[in-house]
Amino acid sequence: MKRISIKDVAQAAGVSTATVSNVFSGKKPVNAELADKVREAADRLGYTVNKAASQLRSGRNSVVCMLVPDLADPFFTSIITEIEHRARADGYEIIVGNSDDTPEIEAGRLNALLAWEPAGAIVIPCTDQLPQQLTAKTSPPCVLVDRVANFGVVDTVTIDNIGAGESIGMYLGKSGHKNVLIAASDLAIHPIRQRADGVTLGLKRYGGAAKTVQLGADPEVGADLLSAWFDDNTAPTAICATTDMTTLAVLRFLADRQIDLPFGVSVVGFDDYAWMSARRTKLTAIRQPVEEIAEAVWSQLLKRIKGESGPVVNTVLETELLIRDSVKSINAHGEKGGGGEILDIKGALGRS
Amino acid sequence: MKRISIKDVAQAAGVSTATVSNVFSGKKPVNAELADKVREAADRLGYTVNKAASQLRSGRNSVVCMLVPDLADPFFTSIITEIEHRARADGYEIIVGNSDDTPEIEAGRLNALLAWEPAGAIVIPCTDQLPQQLTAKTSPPCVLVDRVANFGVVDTVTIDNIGAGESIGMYLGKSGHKNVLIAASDLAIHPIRQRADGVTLGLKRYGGAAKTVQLGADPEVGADLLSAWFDDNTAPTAICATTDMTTLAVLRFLADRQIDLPFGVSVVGFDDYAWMSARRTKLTAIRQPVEEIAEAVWSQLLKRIKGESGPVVNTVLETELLIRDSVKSINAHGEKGGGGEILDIKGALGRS
DNA sequence: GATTAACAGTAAAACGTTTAACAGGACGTT
DNA sequence: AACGTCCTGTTAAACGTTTTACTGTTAATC
Repeated sequence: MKRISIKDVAQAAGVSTATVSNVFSGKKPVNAELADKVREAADRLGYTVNKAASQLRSGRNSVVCMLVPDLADPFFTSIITEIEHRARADGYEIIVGNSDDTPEIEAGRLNALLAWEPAGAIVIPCTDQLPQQLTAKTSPPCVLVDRVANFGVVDTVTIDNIGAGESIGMYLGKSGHKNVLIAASDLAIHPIRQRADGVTLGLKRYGGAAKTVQLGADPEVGADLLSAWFDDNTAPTAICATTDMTTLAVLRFLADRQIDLPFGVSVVGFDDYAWMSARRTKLTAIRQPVEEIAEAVWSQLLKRIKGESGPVVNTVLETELLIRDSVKSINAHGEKGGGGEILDIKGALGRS
Repeated sequence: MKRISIKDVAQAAGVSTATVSNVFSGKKPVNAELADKVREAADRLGYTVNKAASQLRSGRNSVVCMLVPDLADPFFTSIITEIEHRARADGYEIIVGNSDDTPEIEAGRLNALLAWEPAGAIVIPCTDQLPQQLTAKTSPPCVLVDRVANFGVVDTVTIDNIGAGESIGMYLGKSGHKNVLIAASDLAIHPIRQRADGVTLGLKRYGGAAKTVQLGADPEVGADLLSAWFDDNTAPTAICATTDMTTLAVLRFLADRQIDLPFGVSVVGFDDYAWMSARRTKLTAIRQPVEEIAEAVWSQLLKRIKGESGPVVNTVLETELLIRDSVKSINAHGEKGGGGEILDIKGALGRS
């Protein structure tokens, strides 16, 4: 069965193909009665405009591509979901790609996605290295998110990683923890390094110190690595995670050893998902402002798509420390820690 | 800056556009030396083939679209991830869409996706109703997954929902539970109904009975609904969930009430994610064979794309009951329950 | 009532690719 | 030597749309 084209509709409605095109694109006004006739014919024949032909001729494309390191990571998918909603509202569609956290695959996927000549690109890079396709002159407007090391080259949206770490460090310090373990995923990633540095910084103000261990991206492997670390080192009074996956690794390790929260050890998680508060001891954790990130990304990209050519914009958003029940106050001078308390640090609006 | 086309490459390499096309598509053999010259020219100019033009002319498309009810649901994203890997290996790309669990949005997204004339479609419908675009003669080959009610109309891949429920019911029954609450998401969804029926069936064999409550798709709302249910009813000795989201709702409810697992109440979860075993009491749960689902979907779709026209195939896969620590044995006649036990039921290969 | 201007529609070119039809050379067979 | 066949390459048409340039028609202005 032959595909029905704009010509078939034009013939059926007794008009030219240009008129049919105008009816659907709204580029030029067309007589209401005629437009109805066209639409009626199109419905009857089951016509839909062919995207490929449309974009070939017009050079415009209503598709935006998005590349993330891992489609199974809830942080990335939550961002995708939020951006998709906004994109749809503005008449754009999202193609997603998965770079599997591997630079070579990232480059390949990016090429595949760019072959569609999308209106824009949103990329969460898998390394500190910025893919060079995106700096080419033929590249569509692009916004980099989350894993960003090179500012000033291209538009970015990130959180205040140092600030996030700092608020964790200060809270733990204030609660009397002097000996903290930072469960980092991979310190080769710039923002992770910053989060860890922030924790150390915050802790230092209260006379505490931190050690760091790298757990990778897989929670099961991470739990084993953490277990090995505990075998070789003196136990800290608190552990803080730097990503959702390391949070999971920490929790799994504690479950395996049957260590209770917060009595056996205090824990601060990173990111805030439903499963973190669906437990007996609800997790104190950093909440990344996913909606605001998505909003910032989309509005910036949309501006660029519309042709705004100002200087590079690097948006940095603040996080929030959600104080719940997984940190024990071990303050010698009796300062009360735990639930409900408001922590007054820039970038860390505590709430229970 | 003008986009560089096949013509520019042809000119630079001193050949015809047809030869350049053949070099990249491999449709016809071309002299090795000449091919190198073409590739060199293409690299130098930064040429990539324009997908839109390519698919317009050839009518072929290496893109497959995928529509799911919720991009934030880990069950759906895990399936997407697995399918994406397989598709990439075969040279296809995936466009994903989010139907927001709403039939109208689903129809709209489906139209948008089909406008790309994809090689195939993979849909997890949001209701029992099968979108009529997919039954149209112009529709590309399509495989329906998970939420399927109408078999025999189009290719499908589902799990044995009744069997999954049955293995939960039998395990609980065998463990002495006579009074079970089924935490269903939405009984209007056929597979959910089947899972619930299966539980009842399995339980009945041991003289147990089940009540059912509907919690919806949001875990927080679900926890509140469950809380209300407990206020109005006599407490069951066990609760079983029918989806990942209801598992979360149950856990959240129990956390809010500070009810301990498995002593306060026994729980069987649905789906198996890292957070389910990163807790003091690891969750006994049904594991859906995500990789096998993806494999079945992709191989079936690929066959159809290649033109295989046999009768409709409805693949049904078996699940596995992972027996861990969240179900207490309350057997009067002293039968041992709990970890490590092998349960010998069709479709439920127990493992610890 | 003549001259513009605005409007609504059409014909045909153009987008960048693939491919059918064709051309010419090398080679093998009669 | 004539013919057919294979091989490698080219020319040009086609895919379904958008858009430019153009044609009437009607309304507005002097």
